[in-house]
Amino acid sequence: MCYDWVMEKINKFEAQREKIAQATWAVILRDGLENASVRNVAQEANLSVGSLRHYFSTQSDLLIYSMELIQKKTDERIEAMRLFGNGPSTEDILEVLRQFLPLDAERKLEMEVWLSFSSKALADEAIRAKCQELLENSYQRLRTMLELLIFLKEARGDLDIDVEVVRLYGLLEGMSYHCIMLPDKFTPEIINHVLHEHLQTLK
Amino acid sequence: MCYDWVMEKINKFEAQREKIAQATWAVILRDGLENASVRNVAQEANLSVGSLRHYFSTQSDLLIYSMELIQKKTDERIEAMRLFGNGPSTEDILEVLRQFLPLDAERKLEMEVWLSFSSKALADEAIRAKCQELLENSYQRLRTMLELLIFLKEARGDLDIDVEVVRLYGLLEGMSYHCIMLPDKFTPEIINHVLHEHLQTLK
DNA sequence: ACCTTTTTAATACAGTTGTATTATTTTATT
DNA sequence: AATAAAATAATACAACTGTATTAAAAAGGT
Repeated sequence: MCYDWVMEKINKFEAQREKIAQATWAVILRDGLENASVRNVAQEANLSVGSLRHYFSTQSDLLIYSMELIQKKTDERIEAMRLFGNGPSTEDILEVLRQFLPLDAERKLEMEVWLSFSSKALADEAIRAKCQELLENSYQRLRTMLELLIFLKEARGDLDIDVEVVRLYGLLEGMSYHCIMLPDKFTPEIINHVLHEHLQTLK
Repeated sequence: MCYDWVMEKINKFEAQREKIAQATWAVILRDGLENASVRNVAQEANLSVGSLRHYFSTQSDLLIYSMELIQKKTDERIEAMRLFGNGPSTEDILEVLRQFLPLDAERKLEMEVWLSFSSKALADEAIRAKCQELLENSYQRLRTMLELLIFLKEARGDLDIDVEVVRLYGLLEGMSYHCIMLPDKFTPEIINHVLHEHLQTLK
């Protein structure tokens, strides 16, 4: 009873924070990160600056949270797919790998926002630390996927996994970047196809 | 005589513009692109705002020029190597490919600045157009390098070059990004090694 | 020496920024 | 109904921003 109420309260607060973070995304995409001022974000979220301050006491808090939300959304998406329910399968692994490419509008949006944060990370210690943490997580996840591919005999057992994870992660990252920057040339279909061709070379 | 004087005049003007652009780089790296205001750049270049305005009438002009300077520096570097003097050679090709990775401080610096501009390109039409133009140029250059590798029998003739150029370019771009963001994990040595391993798989 | 051009600088303007403080409204509790 | 807490809002402050205008200094030409 009391526990449920507390959880609902927290969820309401958290839902508003998430709504504000998504308004931040919208501003970043439309006007660039440098124009994601607290006023512009507040306007986008239909709040006043004072009101927004109730949820994020500093702009830095807001940006960090907005960045973390990208990873949270990815994790939720993967979780919702119920992958690996019956043990590892090739198709599930591919599905995880595909989450690293902007193959739909949602993912593309997130990656564009992420790119903006990457840029800011170079000069902002807090953003950088968070960025690095999330990249490390992705690296581990990809390494695990590669190990599973080898386990499933979908990749050769003699591969140097240290090299291959750098190669795969680099490929995914680079193609994503190109797909964002030159969407007419590097279409989702093309980069998805190249990913599959790449995986074929691992057999 | 008169021609030499005009050229010297232009070179002097151009040299000052380049100096200002490099001050812009310095500010971007230290404080982020969003803090590369005309005042901060002017201060970095030891000029006043009015003085800076003599060389770049708008901030946008300054940023575009600063972005173009990255490519100009790369081209100059490649030019200075006198590659392909005696026709194509494998080592020369590798040298060009290595220019796509942050293997030294200069290149790393340029790529960090480039990352900042990429981010800004998402919301700024002028920057985006210039970004896309430069990326297209790089794509073509890489495609040419791949074709030369095939010609030199350093890559199989049956490769699908459309796939391989996307793969190679993606790999180079992605590893560069990782080297910038996680320099302790993705060291220049590692990414250089992975590039070579990748090229081995093309044989 | 004087005049012109180039380079550098100072100042102003209107607008924006993150943060702080105070106020008001809404919701929840007693 | 009264009180307290939560949510929203308005206002202020000091500093910063790109651009415009005017001024001054330095360099070049006659």
